[in-house]
Amino acid sequence: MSNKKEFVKDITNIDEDFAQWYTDIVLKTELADYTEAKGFISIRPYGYAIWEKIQEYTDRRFKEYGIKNISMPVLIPENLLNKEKEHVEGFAPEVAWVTMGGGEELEERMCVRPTSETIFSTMYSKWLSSWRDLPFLYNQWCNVLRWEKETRPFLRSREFLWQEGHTIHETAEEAKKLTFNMLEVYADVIENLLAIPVLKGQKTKKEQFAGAESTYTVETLMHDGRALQGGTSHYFGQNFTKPFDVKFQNREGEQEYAYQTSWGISTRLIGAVIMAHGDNRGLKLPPYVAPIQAVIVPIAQQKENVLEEAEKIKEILANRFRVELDSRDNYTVGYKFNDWEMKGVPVRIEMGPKEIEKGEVIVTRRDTLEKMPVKVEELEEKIKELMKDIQKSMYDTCQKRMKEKTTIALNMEELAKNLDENQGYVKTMWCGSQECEDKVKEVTGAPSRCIPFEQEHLSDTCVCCGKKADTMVVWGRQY
RNA sequence: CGAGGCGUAGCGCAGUUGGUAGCGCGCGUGGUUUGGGACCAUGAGGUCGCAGGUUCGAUCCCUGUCGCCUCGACCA
Repeated sequence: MSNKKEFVKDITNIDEDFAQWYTDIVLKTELADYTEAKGFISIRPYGYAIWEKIQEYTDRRFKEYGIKNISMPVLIPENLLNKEKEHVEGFAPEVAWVTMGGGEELEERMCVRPTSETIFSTMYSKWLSSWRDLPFLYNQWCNVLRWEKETRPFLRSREFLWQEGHTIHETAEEAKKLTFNMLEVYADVIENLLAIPVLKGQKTKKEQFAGAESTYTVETLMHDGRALQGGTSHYFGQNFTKPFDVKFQNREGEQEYAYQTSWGISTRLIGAVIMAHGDNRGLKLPPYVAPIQAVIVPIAQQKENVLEEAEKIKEILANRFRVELDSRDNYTVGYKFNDWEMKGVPVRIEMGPKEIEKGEVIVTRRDTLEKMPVKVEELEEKIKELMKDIQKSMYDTCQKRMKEKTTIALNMEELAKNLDENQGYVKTMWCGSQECEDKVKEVTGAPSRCIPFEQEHLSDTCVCCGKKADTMVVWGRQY
């Protein structure tokens, strides 16, 4: 039986059943696992390490804008949630309630936070008195709960980790500016750290955050052509500051309600990395976010001084890269190659007696599987170059796919056809009415992704009703 | 929440026309191996999803229940 070419066992083919492939990868690469608590996952060290990289990078960017971290309670009293009408309508159906405490029924039940606009607003109300106090630029890294009916690891689980930034400002202009700044931070994180190109735009009224004045989004496209919302940034105007009485004495001495924003990215981005880059060998992690950037696999490690030399190579690289030496003696070399490829480590370094003799190592990149001998003294420089190369090449691959999977439709037939055949994004003109938006969703199953900032004039009429239209909107099936 | 399917070892599955269970992978130990998923030997691991009922006896038959998966409506 020749299975030499069958490198991947136990992983479903990516193009035959993408959903099953995804689950296989998450479990087998030990990113996460299901728990006894239904709908809740445990993010395992390898997955958590990716989240830490995202946190590190994002948090640094936030701080460049003067944003400070803070912690708010995990429970929110019911009356707070009820203060903003649209907000409660949007979130009430999926919150979990705490009704008992210390063995006694609570006088007022509390929900486990699904998001924290309300509790932030009450505190801002308490802390704000003068225009001189503004702005408040706060963020918290925390977990939230949303009682989802159908769950999938990272993409939709009842609990997820995220950051939620909440700011208030003296003027609408300043708040809007911050909303856009944060959207740019998200675009930067996703494009430059995760190597996934984004489509930037505004959500339609129908798709925007419950209680927001406007919602902006960075949209990403997965291997199978389905869209995934990467991060959102909301401008609230005074929608929350009025009911929560967040006001200040302005420069003219009058009382004025503050202008508010909120914005978030979540562990869902880990799902995006998996689904945007993965292939039939498993995960493919962009070097900048990979917990392990290079793995050293010694060959014939029981012989001579192989392990010793491998340790030296590790020493050379350890200062600059996240590097690991796989000295497990109960697995063969072939097993290790496949294992690390499945785990998506960007670069593998092989070395055995032959290489040691020649003073070199064999370097293999995960994205192209290209193998190359490298002199030990040139290794550090070569790895540095490869990190950059692989990162860029992975981004380019995704961008190419996004271009290929973005089409234009002038009428409903084309729209439905493009979505069925190609998935991806379909650009159309739109009259702006929710009736048409609902109709498209009903007929094609695709919600609007966003109204892109970069507008094009495709035609004069709405894709749905045929009336005059001057807005271009992008549609796509989503995760 | 509507439709279909499945629950037997960590995973994938057999099986008992009713007499309390086995295979493969994985795992432990010892050894031989190691240049693309090694081999031999020897072990550990299951109240057969849960609760009732029928029966001398239920993993198997009946009823209920819970959980999981797939497909449709809602969602970061």
